[in-house]
Amino acid sequence: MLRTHTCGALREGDIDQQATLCGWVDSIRDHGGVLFIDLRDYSGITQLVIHPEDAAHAFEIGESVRNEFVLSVDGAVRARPEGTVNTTIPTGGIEIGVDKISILSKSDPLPFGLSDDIATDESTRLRFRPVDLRRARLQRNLRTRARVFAAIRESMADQGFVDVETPTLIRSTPEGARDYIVPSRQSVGAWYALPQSPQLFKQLLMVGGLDRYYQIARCWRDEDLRADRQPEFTQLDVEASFAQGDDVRGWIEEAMVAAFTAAGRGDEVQAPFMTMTWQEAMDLYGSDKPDLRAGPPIVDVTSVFGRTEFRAFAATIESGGAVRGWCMRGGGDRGRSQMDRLVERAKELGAKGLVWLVVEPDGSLRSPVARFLSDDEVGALKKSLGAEPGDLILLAADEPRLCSQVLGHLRLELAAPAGHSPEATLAPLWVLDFPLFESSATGEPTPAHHPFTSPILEDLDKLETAPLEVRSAAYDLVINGVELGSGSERIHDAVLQERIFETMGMASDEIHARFGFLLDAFKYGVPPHAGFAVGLDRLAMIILDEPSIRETIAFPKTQTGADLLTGAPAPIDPRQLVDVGIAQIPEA
RNA sequence: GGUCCUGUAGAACAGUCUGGAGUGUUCGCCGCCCUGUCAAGGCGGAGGUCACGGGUUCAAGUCCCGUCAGGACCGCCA
Repeated sequence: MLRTHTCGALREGDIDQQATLCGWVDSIRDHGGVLFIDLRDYSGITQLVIHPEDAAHAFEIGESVRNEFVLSVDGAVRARPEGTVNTTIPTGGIEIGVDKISILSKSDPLPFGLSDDIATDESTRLRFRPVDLRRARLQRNLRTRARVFAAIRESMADQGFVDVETPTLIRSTPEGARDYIVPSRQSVGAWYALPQSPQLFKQLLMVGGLDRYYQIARCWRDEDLRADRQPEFTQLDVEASFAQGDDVRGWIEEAMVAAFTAAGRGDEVQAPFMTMTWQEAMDLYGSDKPDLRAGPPIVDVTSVFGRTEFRAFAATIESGGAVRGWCMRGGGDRGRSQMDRLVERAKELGAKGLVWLVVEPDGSLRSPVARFLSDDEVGALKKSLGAEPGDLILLAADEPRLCSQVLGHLRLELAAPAGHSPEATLAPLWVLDFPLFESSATGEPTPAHHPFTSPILEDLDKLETAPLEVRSAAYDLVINGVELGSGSERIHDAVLQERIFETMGMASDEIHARFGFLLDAFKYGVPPHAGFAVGLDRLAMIILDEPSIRETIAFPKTQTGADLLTGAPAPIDPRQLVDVGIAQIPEA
């Protein structure tokens, strides 16, 4: 070992020991006589002291030390003189009286400061990522992420799950996202794809009797990026035999609680998590991934206005529409121009209009439409929404689904600047019973989840007649308005699986060409099975309260998929293309 | 594929709306001074293709058009 202690290890109890420390020069304070060097590693900072009488000894190497040089230092641990103790760091009671300094490595001045409070352009940080990684923020994030992953592995193993690796060079199954593709040299003209998830392999593991499988798996999707999306990402992938959705949700809850606990946030969540159906989420929050922290749900108040004289509402209700409202606690302190902006925003979001009402201290309503509302309507409205003096009520009248979508957007936008209440910083939620299909541009129903998701069996008779009304045994885990993961009970009946493919408009020969290996496996005894996948980069982002998953990944890519550190993607040697039989099409 | 924001010294910015000499701030860097600091302090100094290309103008960091890069979002993400 090149060192006896790390830079954060020594305390008053170590005084009079000899120590050898290694680390980076964090700062130098040269007083002409006495020279101080703060030596830093991942664990902390230790102050080195060099007095004039030992300077010649310490500097026999004959060179100056600069910031970020890597040093090895020998010396005695000693107490700091009275009045010079630094109570802000754990090692602040001691210092090293330096006997010998060796420069292990020199350093140019860094491209940016390491202090977390020095904001730096992200492209500069990514270009110099090895330097950026030295910062406390990324040290904290990557170390917490590692603890979370370890806790998840331990939890899954404790629950009887077997860690099995699945291939990453696989057959392309062009459903859903665009695949990253890999040419084959040994079979020119044929291609592998990188998996978007281990979905089919984990189902085959169930046929194989593994019973409970998990894997922390890298996945790839060739789609455009976002703050919470990278082209390659990591998920906790889970599948279990003879299991149903509630079993899976219980296991995942346990792993998630273990993860939050490992990060020191275990007291903020409690299993079992809240549940709501997809239909409820869409009605109450206008979203399939509600953020429960952003205030109360949306309320349907159509019945309040059954006989209203306010014509805009009466006409909407007459034509089968709804009136829905949302109450923002304490939101009544807005000026007229802010209210006008809200109305404009609602129109941008597709509403015909927006009615705002402020509950005054005396309980009356201040609003441009107040004079059209009867006392009964005012009373019933306040009661339905639980509105108190100082609150802001927003009403939208339109198609029911649109009302909730618009109010749901406004709810999130109005809550965002206000932050969230500290006692509910983690708000996990299961959303159940997603629709099996969505309508698509081609007219064919497309799976809302994926085509291996089981329909809810009582809806099965509508599969051919009204496919969009069929619910699925699919469930999402949502935390703080972020979709953390999704799963479902799977189809384990080859006949039903073929019916689903046919509903999607696939011909029989196409089905067998793409998924024959799955249907064939299902001929040999397949257990009912269900599973889940959790986006672990997003989980780390939420646990760490970061705005982007890039802050939880050591070497992330930019929005255009570039790695600014290595320059990937980059042209390759033309001979590599010849090997795999590929010719570049000249640019137009 | 689209909308919006950003690009000025090694770093973070101000200056751009309302055109007039590369003006300025903080940090960092270099030199000197300084015997207990801890983001040390004091004095001095260096450091610029105002992202790139074109246009308007007597004059462009500033106005216009385009390109590139980074970011947020929509589409997309079974």
